Amino acid sequence: MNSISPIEVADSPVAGGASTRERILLVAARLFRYGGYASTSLREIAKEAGITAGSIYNHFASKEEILDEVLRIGVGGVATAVRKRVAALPATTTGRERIATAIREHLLHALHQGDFTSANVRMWAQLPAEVKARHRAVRRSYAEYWRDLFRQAQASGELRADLDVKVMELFVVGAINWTGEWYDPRRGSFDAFCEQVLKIIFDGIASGPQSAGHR
Amino acid sequence: MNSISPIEVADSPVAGGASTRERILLVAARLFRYGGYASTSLREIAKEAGITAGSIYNHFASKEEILDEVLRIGVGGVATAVRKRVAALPATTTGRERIATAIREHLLHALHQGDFTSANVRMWAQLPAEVKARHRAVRRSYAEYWRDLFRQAQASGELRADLDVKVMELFVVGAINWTGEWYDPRRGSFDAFCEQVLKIIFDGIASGPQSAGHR
Amino acid sequence: MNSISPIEVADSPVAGGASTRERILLVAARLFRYGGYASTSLREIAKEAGITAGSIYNHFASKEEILDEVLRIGVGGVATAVRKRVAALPATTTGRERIATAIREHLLHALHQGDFTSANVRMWAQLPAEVKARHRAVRRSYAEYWRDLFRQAQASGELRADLDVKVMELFVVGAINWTGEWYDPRRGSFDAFCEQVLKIIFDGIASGPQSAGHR
Amino acid sequence: MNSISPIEVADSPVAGGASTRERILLVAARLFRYGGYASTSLREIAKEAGITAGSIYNHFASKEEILDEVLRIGVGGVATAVRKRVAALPATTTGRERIATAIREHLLHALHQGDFTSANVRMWAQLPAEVKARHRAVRRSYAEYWRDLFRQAQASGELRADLDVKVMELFVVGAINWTGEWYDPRRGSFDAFCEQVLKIIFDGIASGPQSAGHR
DNA sequence: AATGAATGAGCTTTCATTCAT
DNA sequence: TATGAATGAAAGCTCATTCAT
Repeated sequence: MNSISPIEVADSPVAGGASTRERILLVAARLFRYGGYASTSLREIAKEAGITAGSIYNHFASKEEILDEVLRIGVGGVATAVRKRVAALPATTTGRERIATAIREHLLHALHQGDFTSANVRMWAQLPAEVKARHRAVRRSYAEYWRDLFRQAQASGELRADLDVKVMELFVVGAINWTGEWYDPRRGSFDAFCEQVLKIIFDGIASGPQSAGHR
Repeated sequence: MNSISPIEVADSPVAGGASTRERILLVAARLFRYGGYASTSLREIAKEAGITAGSIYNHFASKEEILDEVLRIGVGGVATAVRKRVAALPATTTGRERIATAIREHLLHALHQGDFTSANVRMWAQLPAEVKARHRAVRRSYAEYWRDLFRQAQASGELRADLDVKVMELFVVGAINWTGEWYDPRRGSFDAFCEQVLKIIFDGIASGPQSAGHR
Repeated sequence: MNSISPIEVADSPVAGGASTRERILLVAARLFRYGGYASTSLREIAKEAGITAGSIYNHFASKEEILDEVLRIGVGGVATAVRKRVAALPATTTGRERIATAIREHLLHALHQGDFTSANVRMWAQLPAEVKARHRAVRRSYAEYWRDLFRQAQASGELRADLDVKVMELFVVGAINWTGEWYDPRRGSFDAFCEQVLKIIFDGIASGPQSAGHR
Repeated sequence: MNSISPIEVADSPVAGGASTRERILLVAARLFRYGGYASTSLREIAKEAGITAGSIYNHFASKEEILDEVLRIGVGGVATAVRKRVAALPATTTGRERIATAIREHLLHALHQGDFTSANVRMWAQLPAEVKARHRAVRRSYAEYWRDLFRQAQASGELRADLDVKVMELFVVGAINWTGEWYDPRRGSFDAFCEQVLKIIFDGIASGPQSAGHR
C-alpha cells in the first residue's frame, strides 16, 4: 500500500515536483519537528503543502496516520541506512570501526535529513501510548542492533569491560540523537564535527589516562 | 508575586500539604513532561490539583504563565543547585573534579526531581519563539557557566586540547540531560550510574589508549 | 430524462444486471430507509453501487435529485399498482371489497417491495419543506383516491356513518403504512397477515357487538 | 444524576423559566421531531436555546447524550403516565375499558406533549444500532405491557379469539402512535377524536356485522 | 478562593460537489 | 462513463478564558 521507500522520501527536497502525498509528509515532518504534534494543525500542514485541509483526507485517513508515517520514516530511514552501511564493511573491520561507521551514518541522517529523525526524537516521549505501541518494535530492534555492536566490541576487548552495555548504548545513541538539536553546520564541516564526536565517545574529554570519578 | 523559591518547590513532595499554587505547578510539570504543553489542558491540570479550571486563574494569569513558571523552575533549580555545590568545593579542587561535581549534581536534579527538568528539556525545542525568548537568558547563562568550567579545565591541561569547548559542553550537557529520558532507577544505584556516566565522559568507551576516528 | 417507470424499478432485483442508474436508486432507497436521508452519504451509495461518488453525477444532478426519484417511485409505485388493481375489479364489486383490495395491494407493495415505500414513509416528516412541496401533489392525489373509496362505501351504507371519512382514511392508511415497520414475514404467510389486518380494520378487535368508547 | 422526571420536563413549557438543561432538551426534541437527528446541528439547538454550541457541553457530554435523554423522555413519559392511569382504575374495570383508557392516555401524550413522543416514533427506525440497543429494554417492556392488556381482554372473551395478540398490539399501538403525524387539533376536540379512534379500533369501520376478508 | 456556566475561536473530520483526465 | 483529487462549507467537539455568584 505504501510504495514510497523511506530513503527516497527523506532524500527528496520539498520541491514542487513531489507528489501531494510526499509534500504533505515533508511539510508535516518539519512542522512536527518545530512545533510538536498537538500544536500543528492540519490546516497549517495543508496550507504549506499548497492544498486545503479537507484534501489531506484524499491521502491520509487521519492526522494520526500522517504521524505514523512520519515516525516510520524517521526511524526506518536511519536504521536502514546504518545497517546497510555497516553491512558493507569488509569482514575484517574491527568492532570499534564498525561502531564509528554506525555513528557517522546515524549522524549523517540525523543532521542532514533531519526533519523526520528530529521530529521522531523530539515527539517520542510525549506521544499517546497507543501511538508509541505501534512503533516500539522498530525502535527496539534498532536499539538491539546497536547493543549488539557494543556487545561484540566489548567481547573482543575493544571496549572497556567495566561499563554496562546498556548504559553505553543508551548514553551514546541518546547523545548523538540529541546533536540534531544543537548542531550548527555553519560552525564547521560535517566531517570535522563527526571526528570530534567520535573522539569524545571513544576516548573521552580528559587529556590524561587517569581514571574518572574517583573521589 | 512569585514567592516560591525554585528549590523549595522542587523539593516539596506532591503531598496535600502544598499550597494550591504549588500543587498546580507540580501537576503541570508532570503533565507537561509526559504530554507536552499543547496537549495538556487546564482542565486536566485543575482536576489533578483538586480544583476546577476557573480556579486556576486565582493563581496564574494564563496557561502560559504556568508554563513560564515550570520552565523557570526547570532550569533555575538545577542551575542554582549546581552553582552552589561547585562553589562549595575547596579552592584547591581540580578542574576535572569541578566538572565531575557539576555533572553529579545536574544528574541528581535531572533524575530525582525530574518533572521540571525533563519538561524543560522535552518541551524546549517546540515552544513558541516568544516563550523561548523569555527564558533564553537563564539558559544561556547556565550554558556559559558550563563552558567556563570546560574552558578552565582545558586551560589547565586537564581536558584535551584538540576538542572544541563549545562542542564538549553541548555534547556533554545534552547527553546528561537526555539521561532523564531513559534512566531507570531499578537498574542500579544512582551513584553507580553516575560513575559509569563520568567514566564515559572523561575517558570514553574504548579500552585502549588509541586515538579515535582514524580511517 | 426519466425513462424508468416506477414499477419496473420496484420490481427489478438488486441484481448486477440493472443499469447503473437503477442500481443507484435501489441502493439509495435501501440506505435512505434504514439510515435516513441526511446520514446517508453519496460515497456510501456509490460504494454499494460499485462506483465512486463522482460518477453519480453522470446519472443524477444532485443528491436531492436521487431523493426526489426515490420518493417519486415510493408513492408512485404503490399508487399506480393500487389504482390499476382496483380498476380491474368488476363493476359490481362492493365498496367494501374495493377497499379490501386496495389495502391488500398497498400492503403487498409496502411489505414486499419495501425500500422505496418505507423510505418514503419514514423520511417524509423530516424532509425540508421545498422537497415536500415537490411531492405533495402526488401524495395528496393518492390520499384523495383513498378518501373517495371510503366516501363511496360510506354513501352506500357499507361503512359506518358515525365516522369522519378523513379520520378513517388517515387512520387506516397510516396504520397499514406503518405495518412495514414491524411486519415480520417469518411469523406467517403474507395472506394470513393480510386477513388479520382486514379483520381489525373492518370489524375491530372487540368480540361482541357493543358500542365502543362509552364511559 | 438525572433528577428531572420525564413528566415534569414533558409538562414544562418552552418558557424562559426553564433551566438551560431543560431548554436544550425541549428545543432538541422539537428539532429532532421535525428535522431528524442527523440534520439537526448542535449550533441550531444552541441558538434556539439562547446559548452557543460550546455551552451545550456544560450540560451534556455529547449530541448522542441529548438524543438519549430525548428518547428516554419520549417513551418513559408515555409509559409511566399510561401505567399510572390504568393502575388507578377500579378493580372491577373490564379489560376493554382498561385498553380504552390506555389508548386515551397514550394519545393524550402523543398529541399534547408531542415533541418527545413524536421524535421518538419518527427517528427510531433510522437510529444507529447502538443507540437503539440502549433503549430497547424500555420499549420492549412497554410493548409487553400492552400485549398483556390485550391478552387479558382476549382471555376474558372481550376481544376476538381469531386475532393474534401480537398483531393486535403492533397494529393498534403503531396506528395510534402514527396519529401524531396527522392529527390536527383544529379539526375538532381531542375527546371527539379519541372516541372516533376507539370506535375504529374496537368495532371497525364497517357498518354491518359481516365478517371481513371473505372473497 | 472556588465554582460552574458561558463564550468564541479553533480543531479534526465529513461531505456534496466540481473537474481534468 | 468513470475516476481521483480538490474544494469550501459545515459538523461535533475542545479549550483557554471570563465572570457572576
